[in-house]
Amino acid sequence: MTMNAAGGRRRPPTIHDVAREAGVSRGTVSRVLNGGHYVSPAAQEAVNAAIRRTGYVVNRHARSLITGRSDSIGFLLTEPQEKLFEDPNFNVLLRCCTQALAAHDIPLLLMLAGTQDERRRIMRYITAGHVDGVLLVSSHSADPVAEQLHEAGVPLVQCGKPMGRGTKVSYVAADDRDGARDMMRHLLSLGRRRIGMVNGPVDTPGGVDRLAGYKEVLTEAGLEIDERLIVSGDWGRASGEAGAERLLAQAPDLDAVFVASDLMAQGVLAALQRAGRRVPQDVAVGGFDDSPAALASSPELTTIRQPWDRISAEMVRVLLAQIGGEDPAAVILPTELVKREST
Amino acid sequence: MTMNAAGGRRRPPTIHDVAREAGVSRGTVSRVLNGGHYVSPAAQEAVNAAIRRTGYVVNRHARSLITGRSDSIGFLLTEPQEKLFEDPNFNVLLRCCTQALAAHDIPLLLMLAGTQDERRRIMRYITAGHVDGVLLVSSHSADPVAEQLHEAGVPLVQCGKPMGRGTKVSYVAADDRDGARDMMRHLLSLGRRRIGMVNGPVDTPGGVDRLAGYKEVLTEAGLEIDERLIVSGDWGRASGEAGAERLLAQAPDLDAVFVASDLMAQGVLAALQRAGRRVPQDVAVGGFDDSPAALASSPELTTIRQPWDRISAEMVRVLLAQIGGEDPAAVILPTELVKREST
DNA sequence: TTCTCTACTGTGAACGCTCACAGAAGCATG
DNA sequence: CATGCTTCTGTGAGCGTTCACAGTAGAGAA
Repeated sequence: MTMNAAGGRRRPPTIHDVAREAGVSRGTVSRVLNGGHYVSPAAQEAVNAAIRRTGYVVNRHARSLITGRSDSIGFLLTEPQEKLFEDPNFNVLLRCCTQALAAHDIPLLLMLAGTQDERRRIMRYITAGHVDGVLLVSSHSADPVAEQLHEAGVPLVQCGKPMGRGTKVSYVAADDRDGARDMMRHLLSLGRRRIGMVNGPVDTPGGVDRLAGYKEVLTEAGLEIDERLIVSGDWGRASGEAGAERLLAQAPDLDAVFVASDLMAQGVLAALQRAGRRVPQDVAVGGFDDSPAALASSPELTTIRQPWDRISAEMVRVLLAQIGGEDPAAVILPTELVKREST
Repeated sequence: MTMNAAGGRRRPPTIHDVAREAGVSRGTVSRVLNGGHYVSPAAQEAVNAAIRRTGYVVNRHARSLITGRSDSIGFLLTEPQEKLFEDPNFNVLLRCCTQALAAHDIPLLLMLAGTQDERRRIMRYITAGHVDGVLLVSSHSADPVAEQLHEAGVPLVQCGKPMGRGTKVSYVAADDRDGARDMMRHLLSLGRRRIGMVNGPVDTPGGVDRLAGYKEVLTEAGLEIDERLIVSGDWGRASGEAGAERLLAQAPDLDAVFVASDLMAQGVLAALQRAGRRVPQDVAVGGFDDSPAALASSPELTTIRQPWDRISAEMVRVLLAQIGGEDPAAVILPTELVKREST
């Protein structure tokens, strides 16, 4: 009735067809497919030729059935999706991870766990072994999902440092604290002394570490820390605007602002402009992320680049190693100061 | 040696375990799993209870091996990824499609075909039957990939109207032309008569149709079409800024601008502001998309909403229908005018 | 020659599921 | 009582792989 539904897709060749074509056995073809150990060069060649001739592609389902591996991995995103999907960082990460996995011929399954229902469904899916491992992005500091997966024995790598102490979950993160230090030293080197900070939420690792870097450099320069110079936003543009207004009210004499995300920095620029402060002449502004927003704003933002390509590559590397039996690992990658017009 | 790699993941229960637990045969369990036809209520209940007790989850690989279906679908993105990933429309679409599929318990595989190599790899993967169908996003009007997949008999739905005439590929798109008409009528109703347009590329269906709507309404209102009032960008913010500058030079007397994307509209707002024109008093600005950018700009943009949630839901519906054996279909969805501060 | 070792190859048995088929039970009809 | 029909259930086969094992051939050593 429905048939194959797809007009004329014919039955694809199996390992059996290849074996016949090459004049060898299934076993030999399988060995060639899996690294070619213990196969004579002649057989090797014959099999490869037969594969080319038949257009054979391995049936992953059959393979998975017996190996127990799925040869695919999940990219799991928990919580506020609307927000995260607007976050350019997230998009870059997703893209880079997909590409890094593609290099290993591993498909990426996108899993969004917004509601509790979705969450349950996805946890069942994962723990049933339908993916070999999970790349986890969780905004949310104290997300229990990481622990749950870890306890279920699912190989897992988290993006960003987890807040919880003592967990043995792998993670890969940029060196937020050092990035903050770089930016602060840069601002100091420009002669600025009244440096404000628009931080992210302080219940996130990013918020904690960037603030720590800020304070550390001030202290090391012999400047005192003025709490009126510090406010927090939610990483979004609007909160940056609001933060800058508060800052201007509390400390009108500021001559620089270190903003913990480029998106918030855009808001800060808008607020400063409205207040009649010139950037960078009156107030220097430094961002964080080096997202497209940094180039889109005027003046273009000096910012700290998060090495998303390296972060994703490392996440994939660590995850595959873990699937291969190695222990969880933590990787911190260096950031880079990108100087542009705003400082 | 490596074992299961994952500490203590134990062998998951199979259909056999469930059958034993429920005191029925494998066949009966399978029938319950697949719709429950020809199963007595008693058996039905016993099986469901056993599934709950054992925590059974179907092994999709085993199922796929015999059904020939993979029960997963691919989300394929061809070309300029950097650009597309910055495009909020694309992100919303990806999110909505993932959710729409999740409702059917179908995982989404993200496939990025940037380079020729990736393209070949992905085509092989798809045509080998590793996905049941493909949701295609192609910026690029004359992309051969749609035709290739269609010819290979792969169920396929494209997002946005394809340019090529005569192809029988399914697609789902917003009614660009009607959206443009709505915006133009709105601008006319405000008394504006010198209305400029910053269009997208005219070799894309969106560019063609939005321009057609623009011209149609002007003609219908008895106004003549002034080519100096029409420029094209590339959907991006920067090109909107440039476009507005050209427009101001060519037709300084304009009193409104219809911009074919919100991102470009942001640029237009910036250019107008720099030129000392007040929005909306001197010049009214209308965007297109209703992306987050529309709310982030000041003044907030009046724009045409693309119903991304409905578009993705329809794409999924049409694709699943096609996989089920139905014929390709084309769906055009209505847009909606969202009035905000910029008009 | 005979034995051992290495390099290679083929074979049957799984993996967990679905599907076709054969049957059993219940009930109405001839 | 046989016959048909419907509704339900169990059974074997097989999907395309990999894996363990058994086996072969050839080289070198005794």
